[in-house]
Amino acid sequence: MQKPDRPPSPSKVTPAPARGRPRAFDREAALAQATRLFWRKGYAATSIAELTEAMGIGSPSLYAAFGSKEALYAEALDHYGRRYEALVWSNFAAAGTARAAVEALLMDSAAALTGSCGSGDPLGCMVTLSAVGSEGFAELGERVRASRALALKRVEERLDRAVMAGELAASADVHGLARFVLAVQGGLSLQARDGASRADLEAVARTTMAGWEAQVSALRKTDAGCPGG
Amino acid sequence: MQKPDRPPSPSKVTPAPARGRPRAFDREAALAQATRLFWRKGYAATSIAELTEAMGIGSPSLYAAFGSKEALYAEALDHYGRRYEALVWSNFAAAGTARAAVEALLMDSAAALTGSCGSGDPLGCMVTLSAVGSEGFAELGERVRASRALALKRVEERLDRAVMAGELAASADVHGLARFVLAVQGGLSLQARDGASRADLEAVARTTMAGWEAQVSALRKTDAGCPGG
DNA sequence: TTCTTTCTGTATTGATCGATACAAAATTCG
DNA sequence: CGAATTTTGTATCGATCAATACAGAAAGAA
Repeated sequence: MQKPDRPPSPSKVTPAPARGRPRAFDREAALAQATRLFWRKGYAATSIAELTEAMGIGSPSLYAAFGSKEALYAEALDHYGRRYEALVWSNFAAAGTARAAVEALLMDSAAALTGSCGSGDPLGCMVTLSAVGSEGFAELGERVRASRALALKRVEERLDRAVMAGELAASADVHGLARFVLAVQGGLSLQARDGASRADLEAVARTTMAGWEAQVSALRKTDAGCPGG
Repeated sequence: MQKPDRPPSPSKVTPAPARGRPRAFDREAALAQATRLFWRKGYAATSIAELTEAMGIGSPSLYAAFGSKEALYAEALDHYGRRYEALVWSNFAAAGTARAAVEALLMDSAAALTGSCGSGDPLGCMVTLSAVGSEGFAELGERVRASRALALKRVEERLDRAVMAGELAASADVHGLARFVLAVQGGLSLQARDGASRADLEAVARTTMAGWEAQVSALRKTDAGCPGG
């Protein structure tokens, strides 16, 4: 049943050298423009007409190269990860302590999410702020949820290592602490989208880290009680 | 030029006693349904057809009662505030200390945002998660931004009072601390929408408060330095 | 050159979008 | 009762939605 037809496969990165009329646009550049538009407006609110205009191509070229609006969004998510993920996670990964890693994550997020790295990219994180799952597109929604879950897992694993290294108390609530760190980082995206400055978000990061030592010792389950009145 | 015509004013709460055929549906109940739908799917991804079905009315009734999709969303935001705001802010307002106020805000948020108050409401905060401003509707976007700014102002004012009362050091970064608290709360909405449980979010709240004492003393500007290596 | 393949631009497709026209139905006023 | 007023249900409106048909254009292969 294997026929040599393959119209349903959009030519991703042009694996075959060439054949027929060559593509007249830069696929990667067009994808970058589509990513920015999806990032800024969200999936449902972005129309094919807006995409084709931003990408500088006609709709048949869009569908030939990317397949569908949903497939284009999926590739935009991939592109976003390739292009921007390191801005926020490379120093985290390289840090020698969990404290330094978390601080780097938040400080680098403060810079990246406010577009302080130069170009006029949209504000906030495309993945964090994506509501595509709530908009009725389950498959894409599962993708962004998986990305967000991965971020949580990264922090959890780093904190687990810190516990094993003795940096954090074994009684520390690693899950709660990881969720806390990502809650702050998510909040940075929300505030960045509302126009908060890099300095605003760095103040949040500093405030977060100022309480870090309290996490080092332990986290008693509930009432530690503050004896002051 | 004042003619006694008034077709462009949708009958909000039926100020005049009655005249003509009476409305066959409960305006408030229909608004509640519309609110839930907007809350769950967002503005752009919610169609008039979905709204009329959820509200149990025809589209002419919707337009006669609410004016337009944008006006309905604006009323939905008002309804949301009336119906749900107190769940998160009443204990905050009643607390005797800034610490207790923030703790109440976060703990009550953990409960409310996960739908732990009973009904099958959508997860997360409608205002926090609204992207209507990014979707190209500037007027509605300004509304939700104003609501979010109001939340920030509430926390800032409470912390200012705490500084005046001597609960927080005068050197404390009140703006940064307020942004930090709202960043955590915003992160709770994001995690709630991804399915985090009330216990998950309460762990975040506890972790946040565990570091609170570090905020009480002061916030040195930058490097306090962790001497460990 | 001629054939095959692939892309581009124009013009559309059926479906759905937000919003209404219209007449019958339901009420108050005179 | 009949006149005036307002809502309801049906049946749309033009615009836009995501997605394509089609023919001409541009390349390699024969």
